[in-house]
Amino acid sequence: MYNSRIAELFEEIADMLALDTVDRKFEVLAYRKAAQTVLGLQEDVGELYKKKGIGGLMELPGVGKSIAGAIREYIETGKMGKHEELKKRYPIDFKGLTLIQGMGSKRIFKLYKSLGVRNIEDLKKAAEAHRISGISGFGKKSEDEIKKSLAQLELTKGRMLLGLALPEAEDIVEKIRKSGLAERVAIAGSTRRMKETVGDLDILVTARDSEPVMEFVRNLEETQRTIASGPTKTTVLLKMGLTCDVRVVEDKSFGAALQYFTGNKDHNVKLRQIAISKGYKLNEYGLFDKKGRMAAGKEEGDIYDKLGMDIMPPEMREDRGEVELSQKHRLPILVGLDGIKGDLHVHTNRSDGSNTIEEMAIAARKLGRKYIGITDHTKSEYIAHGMDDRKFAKHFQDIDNVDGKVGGIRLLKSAEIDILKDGSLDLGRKTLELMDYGLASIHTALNMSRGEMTRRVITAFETGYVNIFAHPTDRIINVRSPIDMDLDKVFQAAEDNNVIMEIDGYPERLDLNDENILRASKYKLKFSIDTDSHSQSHLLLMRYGVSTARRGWLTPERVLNTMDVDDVLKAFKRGRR
DNA sequence: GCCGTTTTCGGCCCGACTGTTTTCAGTCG
Repeated sequence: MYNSRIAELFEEIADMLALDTVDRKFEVLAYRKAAQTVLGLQEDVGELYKKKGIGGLMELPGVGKSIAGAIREYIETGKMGKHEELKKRYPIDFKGLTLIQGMGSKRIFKLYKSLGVRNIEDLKKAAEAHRISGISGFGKKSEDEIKKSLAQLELTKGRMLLGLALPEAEDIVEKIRKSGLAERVAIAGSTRRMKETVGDLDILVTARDSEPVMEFVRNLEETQRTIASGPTKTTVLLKMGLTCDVRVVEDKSFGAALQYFTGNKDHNVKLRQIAISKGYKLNEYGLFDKKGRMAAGKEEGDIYDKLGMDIMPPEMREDRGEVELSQKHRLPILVGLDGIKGDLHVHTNRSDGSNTIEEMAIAARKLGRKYIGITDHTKSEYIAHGMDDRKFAKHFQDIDNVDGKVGGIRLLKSAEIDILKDGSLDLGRKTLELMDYGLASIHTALNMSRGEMTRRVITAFETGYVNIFAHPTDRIINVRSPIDMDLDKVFQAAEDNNVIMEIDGYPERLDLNDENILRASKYKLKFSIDTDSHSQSHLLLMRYGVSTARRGWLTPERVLNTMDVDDVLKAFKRGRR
């Protein structure tokens, strides 16, 4: 997959161009736009180029002659001249440093010029030595903010978004399968548990002969270098930055190894204790009795079965009570991707999405959705081309028109309504009345005090026009902490006002997260699993929302969008004042 | 650098917020 790497290079080119003494802001913008286009692409640009050549690349929005040339250059040579040239002038890790809140390319460059800061490590040293606050344009507050952000980064160090790691793991698994060198191939580890971030990839393989598999892995296109490689295990560093462990086991041990390497650790410890209590020994090769005879090992389910347990979905294996429930045969049946009938958070090019209403409808229908809610931004989100009441009136007519035209899927009229600082909504009553439902969220003034923020949210709920509270905590994984609010009070107010909590499936958000979903289970709340799509390809992100819901133990009846559209609309009506 | 039912040149990317200023630059969405 070239998309994310090329997008990264374009972003960094933009960062560096922004430093030029002459104003090149539109060039900067062009590179950022191209980065977004490439990143949001369903197909790999490498495939696109192979099939349609440079002309195919130039058909992409925001990609013209010179950017298409740069993409071609990278695909063919693995390098991008423009990027390397700029990098010579600015030997700075922009990608790493822009992860620090409040640091854009200009401030980064200033610290490079005055203190020689090139990367996160340098920045940390400079901050600890209190040298940053002395630089003009930086004060004590800046230094403190940088320190805080560095600490936050430390917490998430080395962990990559599931949304990036899983597709990479699936690509590699597919390649090993197609090679014909292996019998069974599976993803294990936290990736299989669908944890929101993963530290490395674990891939399990059974094969008659392990060395050809190992050789295949060492020579994968995705591999940057081999860290270790022996007969049963190979560790490689992938170009994308993750390490990947590939283990080869005998077929009779496949289930035991899959169980063992799926984890998590606490879950496994409990399983081994149960095994001991029943006179067994459990390890990654199998379940063995006192005489060393294998009682189970080929299939994962056999091991749980022999231990008197029901097998549970990997998403539940975190030792959060699932072991005990499983022993009592009382595991919940979790919501699944195939039970999802609609998607209630979808953007179009009327605000900051890249596809038309019709294109989104057709793409959603193709995925089997029976209904989608069109939720474009409201006017406060100026940069996202948020619309005012007048524009929404016309927009809603257009949605109805497309609804009449495109069969097989129902379109619902809504908006992603900004909850303003005082808890009021960013649209007039008349417009709100025209909607099938209201989806509301917070985008500005994120650092209000806990009390104020809680009040702001509850005030919004009490308007009677909020049916779904979208990405409730507003966190961006590895980047931005959740907003400070009293979640219990918010959940209670949601219950009182029939407000549905969203589980935003966008991999950077996954909000509510698994822990908060479990916490919300005390309340009589419903959830809506949405994609927050900004392009057709994002509609596929539903699986991350569903896996988050599964990690929060949600059953289908607690998920709004497992219902038919008529029942969904009825549920919304109950919420209205 | 991209793009065109106004154009092959001249538009495109606005406003709030913050911290640092002494009138504003930089970041963020």
